[in-house]
Amino acid sequence: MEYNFAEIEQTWKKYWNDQKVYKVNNPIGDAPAKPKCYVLDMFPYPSGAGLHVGHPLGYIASDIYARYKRLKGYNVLHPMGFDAFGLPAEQYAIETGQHPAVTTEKNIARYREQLDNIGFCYDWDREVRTSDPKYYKWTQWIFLQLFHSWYDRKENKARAVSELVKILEQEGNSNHRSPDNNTGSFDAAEWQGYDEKKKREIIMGYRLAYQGYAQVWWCEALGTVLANDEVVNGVSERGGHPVERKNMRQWFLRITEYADRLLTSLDNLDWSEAMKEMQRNWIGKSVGAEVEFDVVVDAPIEENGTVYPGHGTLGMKVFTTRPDTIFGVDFMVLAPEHELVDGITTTGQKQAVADYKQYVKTRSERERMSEVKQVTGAFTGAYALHPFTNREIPVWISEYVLAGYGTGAIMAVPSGDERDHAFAKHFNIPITNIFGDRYKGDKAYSDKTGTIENSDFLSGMTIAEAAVAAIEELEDMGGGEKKVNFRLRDAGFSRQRYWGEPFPINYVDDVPFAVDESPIPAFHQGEGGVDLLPVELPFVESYRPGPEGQGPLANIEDWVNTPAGMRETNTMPGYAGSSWYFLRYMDPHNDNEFADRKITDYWQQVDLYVGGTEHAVGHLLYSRMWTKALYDLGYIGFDEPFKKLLNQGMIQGTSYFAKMVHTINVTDGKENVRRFFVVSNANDKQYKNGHRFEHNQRLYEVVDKEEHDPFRLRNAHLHVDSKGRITKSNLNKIFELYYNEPDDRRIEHVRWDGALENGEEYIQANLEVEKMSKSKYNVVNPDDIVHEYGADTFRMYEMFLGPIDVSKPWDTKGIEGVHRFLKKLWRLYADEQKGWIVTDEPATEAELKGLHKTIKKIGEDIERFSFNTAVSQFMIFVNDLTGLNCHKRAVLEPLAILIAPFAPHIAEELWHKLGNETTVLDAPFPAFDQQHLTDKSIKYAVAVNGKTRVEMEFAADAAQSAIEQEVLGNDTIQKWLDGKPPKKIIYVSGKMVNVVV
RNA sequence: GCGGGUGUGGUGAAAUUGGUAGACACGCUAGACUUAGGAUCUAGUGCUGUGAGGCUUGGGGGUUCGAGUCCCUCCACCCGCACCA
Repeated sequence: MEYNFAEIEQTWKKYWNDQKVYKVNNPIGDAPAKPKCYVLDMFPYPSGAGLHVGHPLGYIASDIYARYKRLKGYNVLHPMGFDAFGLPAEQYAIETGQHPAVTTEKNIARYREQLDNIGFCYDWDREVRTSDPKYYKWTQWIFLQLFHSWYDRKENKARAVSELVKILEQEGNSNHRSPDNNTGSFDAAEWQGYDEKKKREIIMGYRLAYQGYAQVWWCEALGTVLANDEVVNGVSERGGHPVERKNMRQWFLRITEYADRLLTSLDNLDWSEAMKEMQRNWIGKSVGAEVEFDVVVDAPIEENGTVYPGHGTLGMKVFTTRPDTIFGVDFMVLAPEHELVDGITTTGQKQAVADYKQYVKTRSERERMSEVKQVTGAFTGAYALHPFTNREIPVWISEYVLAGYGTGAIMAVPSGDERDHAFAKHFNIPITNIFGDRYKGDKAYSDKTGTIENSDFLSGMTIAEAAVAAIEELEDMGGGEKKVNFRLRDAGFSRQRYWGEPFPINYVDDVPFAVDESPIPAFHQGEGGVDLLPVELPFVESYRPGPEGQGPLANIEDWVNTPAGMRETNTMPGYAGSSWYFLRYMDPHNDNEFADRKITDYWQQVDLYVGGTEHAVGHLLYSRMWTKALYDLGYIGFDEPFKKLLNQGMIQGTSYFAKMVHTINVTDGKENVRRFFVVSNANDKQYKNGHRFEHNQRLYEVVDKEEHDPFRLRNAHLHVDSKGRITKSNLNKIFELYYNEPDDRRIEHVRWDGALENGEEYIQANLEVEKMSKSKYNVVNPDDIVHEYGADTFRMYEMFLGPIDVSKPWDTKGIEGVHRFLKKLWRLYADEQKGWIVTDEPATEAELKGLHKTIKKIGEDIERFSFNTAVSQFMIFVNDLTGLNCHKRAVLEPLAILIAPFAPHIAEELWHKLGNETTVLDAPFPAFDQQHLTDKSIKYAVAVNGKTRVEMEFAADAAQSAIEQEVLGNDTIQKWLDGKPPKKIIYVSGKMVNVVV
């Protein structure tokens, strides 16, 4: 009876499916519920490439944890679904004409098959797909809740817009100014006087999901707007296309209102420090002051129909984190796009400023970022007045000041800030020193220690004291105030795309209305009209963008024009559906609510969330915000979605590069001429990017024109030995196999790098570790591994590779060791000749000790997510049992349960062979008994002043007193101590005693 | 530049509170059984030395009877952010 993994895995896959053993039930009625545990994976976007061996790493870890918790008696929710809306499917549709719904369906089927091969314990009855109308109905519904809400800064929570309207009716907006601060103040009477359109405009300034005009990242190539985190290094994350700023009417989520709460509640989350830090940086809280400078305008200026005051001043607000340096201000800098620039520029400087603005416009975002050190700018001719001294300060514009941060204007303190210092030096602006000796004139003193000098009433104060004093003084004279600034921007929520959730919004007279609050009486349902949802995504034939940057939906006239108004033609971004999916799993088939409150109260937060770090500032931040909003509005009872976050590392691919020294042409019989390369040693890393091999049937085929560069070898590991050598006979074999050409025809051109011991010549190829990806030809498919070794081996090996959170290259060689282990495990239960060999003999003390040590270790390891050491522990135990020739049920039955989370198929097989009827999943995790681990006697090494002298054995239960007696009484030890009593006896780790003389 | 993290054999890595460093596995070497083996089993395998022994957790210093672990300092690498005032 051999370990036939293929048969075993097939059998139990079917059994689990038929018996629905993974079905998870919500607690029914008031019956006492089992303790719950919610274990969640980040659901995948089903791409056309399928899964590679890196993807399941996190899934395996969470699966082990979920199975373990179930054995421990928990009701475990462990669902899976698909993040099915998104750009790639639409791009693919544009290229091939296949509808995204079709390709998505196909990809999901493939993913599902691959996942099923690995034996995960997902309850597929709870599967969600974000592109399913039954799902996105509730995405739209939550959007409506956000649309119908505003953030009350006094109570620090979201509230219904209807409550806001009542407040405005009663007291105007003096107590609740809108977050965008665009509307002036008005009282109750004024509010009553506004028409509906004006009222709605004002309310829009409060909504958590709102429409506004804003500079957004526009990508011409993709024909869409991108979120901040979809723009990387000045180009689109997808495709690397150039992006530019464009002013467009867009939907936004007012995530900035949650900035402080998103920041402070990070402290209570069990996430890695790196992950929290990434979110903190993204939120970017900085505390400082907003200071208003008066800018002298010396002549009336008319610009675009607006007349600016003649002899007078304009207020210009700056944000600074260093109000203590206010007496060191030597110039001001505005962002070139700042609205005041045109108004303050003097006639004489008009041309210079216009030229500079033109220059900035022509510079791509990429140039701007790569040339950070370059100092540029222009003087406006205007002067600001120092709030304390009335000193005249020149006002400049420069691209190093960003329009989007703070007020888009700064007070420059060259003696205290490096960038300001460089600017002052470059334009010869005199520098005021406010740091005494610590500023030496060559570089800014930006440390935050020491005192402020040369600064009127701040002189002699420490930096911290001066900051407080400066703000106090400014507040007294009304020239500024303490201010907290965030880097976080409101999240763009519109995409000019087809394959996403349509907005439940209709325009009437160009005013956006939620579908449930239509001004047309026949369609008015009152807020929360669930019946009107979902607004279904219509079928389209073409995915071409609509006119004027609109999405493809704008092309479908009879969809856009409805009796209830014109539909919004944008769709929601990819993160909409993924922001709340963890809630839907709890109650996936509910047609009346996104999830029943009783049920969400039971499952609560996700106890363990497993996924990659790439979602640090996207998905993870948005879903935290949605959760907080739903909590504020009373729909759920917790305000953080993911209690514990585990980031799995990447499994990288290994690629080979070799240097080409010659190419030859070969005809393949179909009249196609192909060029093949021969290789030499490749050391020049610099060429590796951009030169990749197209492959043909495992031949290294050249597509690049250039020679003598290192090239990527596709599937190289099939033909390259462990030292990176490609042998002559191997190359010959390939040529022979595929092209039926005489060997010498090809190899005569090769410059071989060396010869093996047997005289065979070889070429050296260099190995590089990089991300596993289709385009790098280094993908390993889990299906292949499962086919060759079985799912259990695959699962255990992925865990055995190393700590879960560390990136590591895939290496197929080591998998043999794990496979051997499973075979060894099998042989404890069954013999090739004798068949089933489990006996009913009682276990010996040694066997029980091993068992309980394993129970303890496995439990602890899983609890701290150290799966690699857990696998090792199994290996040790199985080796022990093999050595002890132990085939006893008393040991092997608990072992089958212990290993079930890791290798569920073989465990289930053994469990049933042991005579059990139900699934091993419902077995209780073996109880740990300390009794078996307690040693009867302990060997101690006795050391005097740390130097080991002798080993002594004592009875374990009386070790301490025995040692004292021995150490004090034993002749030998007395001799070491020169007859003196020891100063101190230190007991160390139960194995060593140290005597200090 | 700022922030986070990591440095242990030929390789992946263990070492939970400071207590025999290198568990477990890969690889390698030798052997057994074999027609054969990419099956299985046994022994060896940090470095150095014939040996007893000596040395060893990126480098240097410190605390301690005792340091991979704690403190200081330097170095290297990885990840994230980056003109954020």
